[in-house]
Order: sequence, then C-alpha cells, then structure tokens
Amino acid sequence: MNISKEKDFSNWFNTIISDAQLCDLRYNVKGFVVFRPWAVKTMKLMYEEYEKVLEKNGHEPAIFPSLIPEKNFDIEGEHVKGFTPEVFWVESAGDSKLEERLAMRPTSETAMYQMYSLWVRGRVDLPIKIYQSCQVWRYETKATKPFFRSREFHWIEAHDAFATKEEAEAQVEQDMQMSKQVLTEKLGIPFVFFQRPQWDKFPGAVNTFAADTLMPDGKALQLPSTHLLGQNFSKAFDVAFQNEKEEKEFVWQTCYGPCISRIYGALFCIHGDERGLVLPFEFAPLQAVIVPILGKGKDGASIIKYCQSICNILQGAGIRAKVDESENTPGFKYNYWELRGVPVRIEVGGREAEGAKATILVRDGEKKDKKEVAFDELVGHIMEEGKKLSMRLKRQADEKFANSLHEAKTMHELGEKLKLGGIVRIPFVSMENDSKKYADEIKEKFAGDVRGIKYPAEKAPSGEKCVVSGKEATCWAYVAKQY
RNA sequence: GGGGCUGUGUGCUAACCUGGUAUGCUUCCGCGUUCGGGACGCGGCGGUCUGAGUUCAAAUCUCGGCAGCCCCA
Repeated sequence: MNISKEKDFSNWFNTIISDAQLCDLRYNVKGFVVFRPWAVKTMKLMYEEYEKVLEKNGHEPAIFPSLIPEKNFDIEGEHVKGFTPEVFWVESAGDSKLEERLAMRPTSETAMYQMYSLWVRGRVDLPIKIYQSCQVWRYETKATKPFFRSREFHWIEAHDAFATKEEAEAQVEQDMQMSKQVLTEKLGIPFVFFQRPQWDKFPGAVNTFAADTLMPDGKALQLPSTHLLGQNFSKAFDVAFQNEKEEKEFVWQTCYGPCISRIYGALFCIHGDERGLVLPFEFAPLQAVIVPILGKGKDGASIIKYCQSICNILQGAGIRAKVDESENTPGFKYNYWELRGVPVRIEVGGREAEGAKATILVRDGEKKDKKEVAFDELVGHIMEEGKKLSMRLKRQADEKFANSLHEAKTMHELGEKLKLGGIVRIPFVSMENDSKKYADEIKEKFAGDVRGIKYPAEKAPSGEKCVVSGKEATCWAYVAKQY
C-alpha cells in the first residue's frame, strides 16, 4: 500500500481496512460495519485470551439478554442521564406497538443488576464475578470511525459485586492488572491508566479508571476502563445481603469493559507499517504461509508435495499454516500476505525441495533478511522467530509511547507540546467538578482533553502553580488530544 | 455540535461546468502461455446510491433522503 501511517494516518487507516479486508464499510446503516474474516479471526483469539485471563481471576461467563425494559433503565439517575441520549429503542414488534419500549443494551448494568438483586441473599452469595462477551449499541452522535467508534461494538463486560468496599477497590486493581497482562504483555499495546476527572466519569460511577494508548497521529485512544461503582447501583437495584449482625447491607460493585473491536483497531494501528498489517505471532489468523515457486523446468508436483509436508509438520506443532496454491505469481503472494500481516513467509522452490530446506522471511524483515532453514529445524525456528517478532513489536511500541510523553509548565508550552502529539503532563488545580472550567479552557484553546491523574497516584506537586488557573496545583494532570 | 467534500460495474476512474449512444484500468468467469518481489494475450459477465422535480431528453441541473470521507469544536 506504501502509505506512511505517521504522515498520513487517516489515509493509511482507510486503505488498510479495505485492502487487507478487515471490514466492509458498504453496509447501509450509518455507524455499522461488516467485520470480515481476517479481522474476526484475530478478534476471536483476543476474546479467547481475555476470557482465559478473566476466568483465571475468578470470573465466570454468562449471557444476558440484549434488550432491556425501559423501566430498568430508569432506575439509576446518573446512568439514565448519561446513556439515554445514545440508546437505540425497540418500539414495536410486527404490527403492534410494544406496551413498554425496550432498549438495545448500550451496556448491561441495568440488565444484570436486577438479577444480582435476586441472586444475592447472604455473604455466601458473594462475591459475584461475572463477565459476558457480547455486542452493544450506542447511537454515537460524533463522527463514527470503524473499530474506534461504531454504533455497534464488540466487547467484554465484567460486573462484580462484593461485600466490602476494600474488595471492590482491589477488583479495580485486578482489572488493571488484567489489562496489562492482555494488552501489554500479549498484544504489545502500551498504555497508561488514568483516574478520570470527576466530570468525566462513567455515568453512575464513583470513580472511573481508563487506559489510554496513542495512535500514530499522536492522539489518545481510550482502551479498557474499569469503574468503581460503590453502592450507587446496589442501592438503586436493591442488591443487598444480610450481614453477620443480621442487618441489610448493600454490595459494593465494579464493572470493567475491554472493547475487543477497538483494541483490535489499536493493535493494527500501533504495529502496522507502510506495507500493511503486522501482527503479533500469537494473534495472527495465519502464522506461516508457504509460497511454492514453480516454473518451467521444475518438478511442480514434487515442490507442492514438499510444501504440503512442511505445512503438515507446522500444523502438527500447533502453528497456523497453509500453502498458498492460488494461481498468482510469487511476487503477488508476497505482497498479499505481507499486507495481511502474516508473521512468517516460507518460500519453497526447486532449490529448497531438493535440499530439504526452506527460505524464511519474517514479516518485519527486508528481502536481505531471508534465511535458509533446514526442514528439521523449521518448527523450532518459526516458533523462535515468532516469539522474537512479538517482542520486537512490543519493544518498538513501548519506545515510541515513552517518547510521546511530554511535560509543560505554562499554557504556551502546553499548546506547543500538544502540537507534537502524545500526552502532556501539567501541574493542575484539581480533578474535582469545580475545576472543570479550567479543563474546558484547555479544550477550547488547544483541543486537548484532561485525561486525569495517573493511577497509581503520583506524588502531588509541591510549590507548582496550575498552568491554567495559576492556583496552587494539587495534582499532575495529563492532557492529550483524543479520539 | 459546526463547516466542507463526495457518491458512476467488485474497486478505481472518464464523461458532469456546457443535459443527447457511459470511457479506460482492475476484479470476476473462460481458454492458453507464465511463476525466485504485485505476469501476459484473446474472449466474456457486469454500472450512473435513492426519491421527487425541471426537460422532448438527466450520470449531468434543482430539492429531499441515505451513506462515506475530511476539517473544526
């Protein structure tokens, strides 16, 4: 495709989703896209990984209905206010209008917590740690963008209920750990967790913590967020238990929402290059592609046969591999699979077939990096190279991320740094609601958003003045342009 | 939320200003030759987003709808 994602990110983005066939934008409902097999295969692997980690951390799967009666939806005041403008409503069925309209879930608190109310009787029923992998719908009024902001998206939501506040707080930390295990360790996506300002919380939450990563154009993208709900919802939905003193006590809740379709977007934007996708080995739909090189004067049948024997041995070792037997020329196949980010390419022609070897090139290598590997060493070599590729991707992403963190002490400096892209640390007055006007000023002047304070909290600034208000700064705030 | 641009076979595109038989490439199908970095020849299938209006006549002009992109907040 030959487009620089740094210089021309939107062009790169639009080109890769159509050329690598990640999704099809031609579906005729605004904000809804068709996810195509190549994207879905990786997203499924991501779901699997995430579900595994959630279950390892004590969560169990469930499937809740996607429709929520309006009355449930109205129970928690803040939540209603936050979400109602974005709800798709089902108002009729067949020819008859429904007595009560039904919300297509924009998130499942109001579907799940009424059930939690029935399920929780005593301490023995706690904690509840349930997740579901599902899609949700939100009528986004901002411009939609495939993967990043669609009106339908695919995520996991985990909803936990505890007997004590401390356990709930610990859960928030566990959610952050899980984010790190999956996003950073497995997918190579760097991020920072911020505690969002009071004016930018999840509707109904006591506190919101969200992971921000950076896109190639320097804008921040929110990835998983976890919310300390306190007792706001449990009081509203009557999720309570009888304690040892035989008193009624409301549970303490958290919810956690990694959006797989968005994380997938972040994944390919962070690792992709001017030739197309670059995928971590573990998450590539196809990990090794074998390209036969036939031609006059060569024994085509025996080359194909040899390719197949390589494929068998790789598949036997658990590597997702295939022989590309299409009618295209080798050069076409190289480009085709590079565009799709297949980690390892194996070229097999007469030379290889006769010498019981194969020529290997890893996705982020150049022509000169091709290596010949003996048949018997292929499995070990590919596993090793795959692992190294994933590590390289993670390291490069980490470095780039670290280089995009800036600091500013004055309004002017903040403006200059924001122009560079990335996240800028400033001394700031506070994260309370009455400081929102200063954040609004930053937004107005530089289109930058106050993302919050770092979590875990940093040592507060001493003797620093807020760059906006000039008042005594009580915290280090982080500012970025955002998606 | 505000502003701008756009919609023609699968994709890209010409014709649009100045209304009159819709151009070329690509994809796809068939046949043959090719194959170590996006092969080629010949033949074939396939199109003006949608609704209304103006007109003898609309891809073209006008208005609405739907959809996409870009910029600003």
